[in-house]
Amino acid sequence: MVVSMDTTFNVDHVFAALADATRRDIVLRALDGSEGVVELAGHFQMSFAAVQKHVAVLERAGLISKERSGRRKVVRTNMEALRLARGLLDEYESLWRGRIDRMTDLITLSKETEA
Amino acid sequence: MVVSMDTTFNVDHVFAALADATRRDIVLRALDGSEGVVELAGHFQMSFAAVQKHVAVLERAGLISKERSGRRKVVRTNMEALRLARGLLDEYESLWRGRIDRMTDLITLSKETEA
DNA sequence: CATGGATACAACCATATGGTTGTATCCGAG
DNA sequence: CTCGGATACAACCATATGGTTGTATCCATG
Repeated sequence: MVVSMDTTFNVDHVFAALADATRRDIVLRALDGSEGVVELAGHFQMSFAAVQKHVAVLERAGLISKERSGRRKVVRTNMEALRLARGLLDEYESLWRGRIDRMTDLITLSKETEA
Repeated sequence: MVVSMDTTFNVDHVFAALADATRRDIVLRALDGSEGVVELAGHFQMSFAAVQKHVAVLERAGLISKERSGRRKVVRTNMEALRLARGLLDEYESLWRGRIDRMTDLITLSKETEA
């Protein structure tokens, strides 16, 4: 499934990007778009380049973007993308819930049969 | 972050498990727990063993489980885990939204400054 | 316009992932 | 108890990921 937006973005990439604690933390920290990659890297144990790579993954997923600010490039969470990602999860969730709902009685029945 | 449940489950694993279209499809198909791995595999192009591996990933993430049913082992989506996963996403979303909300005026201000 | 801080990128390594084929085990049906 | 269908697992391969260090580029500042 592909959700259209500024930069078309990929469900696989979004979930994959979120499947790492460091990256989820970066998304949080970048919400106010006040830090460059150096500052971000300061919060973690790993090397600067490693953080750069994580940032690249998030960027590829469309979850963050970088913009020049004076001498630095500031990392900012893409709120639009975040909302879209969220909507995406909602879609799946409702799909799932839909099926779950349609199934509830069957399950309840079978549970009672088991007992 | 670790959410306690029947089998303690890992955010990284959950997101990673969802970062693949085949696996998301399996989660859907396994909601009614009517198919074994062979039947599931029938829906995809890849080999049986490949599907088995995907199932294993989902199982490790706690999103599905297998239970014997006669000669077969039936794959069933773990609804509890699904709801927990969903709750997890909600948690993140509210965290994010919280920050976003607290930030809205600042952003609006800066936007106006830009204009 | 030269310097240096910030960023980018390349090469390298270890491990994980996603796929294959092949073989082994398990267990209900007959 | 044997047979065969369903499942499991091992070995292998290609590629991706997450980390490292080192080098190159970029550009605002002084």
